[in-house]
This record gives sequence, structure tokens and C-alpha cells, in this order.
Amino acid sequence: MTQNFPKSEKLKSRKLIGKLFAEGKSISKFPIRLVYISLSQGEGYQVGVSVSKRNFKKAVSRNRIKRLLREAYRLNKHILEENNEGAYAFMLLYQQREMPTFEQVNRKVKQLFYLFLDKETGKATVKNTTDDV
RNA sequence: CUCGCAGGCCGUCUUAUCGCUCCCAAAAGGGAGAGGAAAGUCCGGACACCAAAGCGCAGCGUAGCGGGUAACACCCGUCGCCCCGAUUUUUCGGGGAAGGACAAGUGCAACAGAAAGUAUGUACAGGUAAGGCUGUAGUGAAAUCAGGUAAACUCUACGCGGUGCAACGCCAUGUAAACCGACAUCUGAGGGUUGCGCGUCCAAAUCGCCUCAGGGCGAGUGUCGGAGGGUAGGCGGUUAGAGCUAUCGGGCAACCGAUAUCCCAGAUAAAUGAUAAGACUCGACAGAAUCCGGCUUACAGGCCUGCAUUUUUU
Repeated sequence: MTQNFPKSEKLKSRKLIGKLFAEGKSISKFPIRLVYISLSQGEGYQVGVSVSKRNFKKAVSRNRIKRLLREAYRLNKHILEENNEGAYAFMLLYQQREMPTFEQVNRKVKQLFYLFLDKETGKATVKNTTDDV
């Protein structure tokens, strides 16, 4: 399985991001929220991350959390690729005021991905979401 | 060695695995990758565009003298002033600041005092035709002294055009075409223009018909508004520069010159990270966004230099 995060998987189009927030569905596993939308063309995932300036005034803190979110995606994206072949745009949002550890972010992102698979594919996932500690 | 003041410097490190951005390479692979403040956006520039890049007013900035610089409100030197310490009849050392003009006008001034700016008129003495007319006393920093005050208005001198890389250039493209309304067509609708004014600039094309000869109507053209309908991508600008380091020379210094050497982030929903292990003094403030020079603010801990001070030893 691959654990890289090349440019082609980064959500870059301003237009697509606008569409994502306007029309996308969302699932939440506090303090992280996943907004996603199915893409009609292309394949694979395009992923962006975001932290509100309101919750973290300092750029250093926002950078830190965005890096943790990207890292969590990179290490867990095999969960998505093994179970779903569609094309999606993702936006991961961090919605708390406290600085998390990598382990906290990693766990929540994993849970979110399983929730996403349940919802989109309907099939039972390999792992249960609740006992994942 | 103790405590204090001033100035300067550094600002976690090492290894492994998995990643990110840029560059080199056909590939394998290799190389580089946040700060002293990257911050606040407060000054000064470079660079780019804008019409008369014109003038006046307004507005803003600066303020001993000399120097440095691309430039400055910054830096250096120096004079005067103020404060502290030593010395004592004059110096030395350290520190501080927003240091042009109150003899143009206006304003302001605690306490004391009869009276504090159009000045006032107590006591004693002197003097007069008469009178605070004169002196002294008294209050106060100051009592017609050309009073004080310009981090008060103001005045003087000098300087300042505006907007900022979301500038700007190129490619792609729909502020499109068609439609409706109003106004105008050189006696000009309207537009451009920095806060205002003046000035200046841009701006349409005429044709047909009717006529009582003034003009009228229509088409075209132009402008404004309505409605309609998008894009929001790519490349350049964009990192080799008032550049870094070293040596020598000039200068009290800021700084300048010469030679050698090095290439040192370049992202764009936006790279520089994650995990594991280890070390120690246990890691603060904090993330480049066109680029430089300053200022200001934030900052755990550590180091160095100078001055003063206390103590010990020789």
C-alpha cells in the first residue's frame, strides 16, 4: 500500500472548493469534520485541510494542525482505496480550540474514514468504528 | 567571585524509517529547504502602472551643527541642556530627550499674592498742580520683565503626485452578442483626473425623409442604466542581491574601498512535517508570500565584551 501524498491528490481548485462547501455532504467525529462530494470525472481522491482562524490566531498553530491532518490522511488513505473506487473531493476541518496530539487526530480520522465508507458504499467495513482505540 | 548598568551574539541537538516543495539527471539517484524577530505594517527606498506625472489651497512629515546612506523619522560624531556618581573651585565617567521661532497673533497657567497679561496698587519713604509718579518691602519660577509655555493653536525653513506585486505584461475568456429605456451627436451626452478648486485630457459619422426654413422625425453612432450571462486558470514579474563570509586598507565612528570566495527557501487551499530511540542546560516568542534598509513590539535559557562595585588570594 502507498503512503505518499502527491500533488495530484491535493485539493487545489478554488472553484471545486467552493462547490464542495456549497453542495457537499458532511460527517462529523468531534472535533474533526469531513466534508465531501462525489466527482463525476477523474479518479481517486482530492483532499484539502482547513483550520479556522477564529480558533487559532497564530499561524504556527494552524500550520501544525494542518500538517497533522495531512499526515493522518496519508497514513490512513489505504482504508479508502481498498474499499471504494469512486472519485471524491474531501475537506478535513478541525473545529476545536485546543491543540491536539497526533495520536488524537489519527484516531479520529480513521473513524471518519470508516464512517464515510459505511455511508457511501453501504457495505460493512472490516473494522468497527467504536472499539478503535 | 558577588551584585548592577550598557552593548553584542546564539536561540535544542543526533540517528533511523515514512512523507512534502523546488532544482539537477534519460533513469537510478543526488542537492537545497523559515526568523531574529519571518510579526506590527510605523517610516524610508527599489520596482510597476496611472491623465497635464500641471498649478494653487488643504493635508502630512522633518527640525542645534556636522557626517554616513539609494533613502529615512534610522545610524555615527559633536555642542548646549537635564539627571546620577566621583572630584572640588574645575574637570572626569555614565545615562536621558519631542533641542527652529513666544520680539506676528490667539490660547493656557496649580499654590502663594492686593494684583498674573486689557496688568495691579498694600505698607513705608520720596516726589507732584494732581495721580502708583518713583524706590524699597512683601508673594512667587516670574510682578512692564521684549515674563513662561509651541509632546497649545500658530509661524518659519525644507521635503512630499497617487496607487501598491490582488502592481504590471502575455495567453485563455463572455465587463460579449441580441433585447428594453433615457440622453446625446461638436452650441457635445457622458467619461478620465489624488481631498477640494482651477486647468487639462478623452469623447460619436453621418445619412434619409418632411418642412411654415426656426426646425422636426427616423436610421446609424456614442454614453449611462436595466435585464441577461461568465470567469475566478496558466506563464512571466519571482528571487544573484544597496547580497554572504574572510583578509587588507581608509575613517574617532556610523560607514566606505579593494581582493578573494560562496550561491543561500521560492510555496500559491499555499512545501520545510510525522513517528521511534537517545542526549542535555528539558527547548521561549513564533511560520517566508515582490525585494531591500530601519524602527517598534514578543521572547525560556545560554554565552561574550566594557564600566562600576564587593570579597579573597598572590
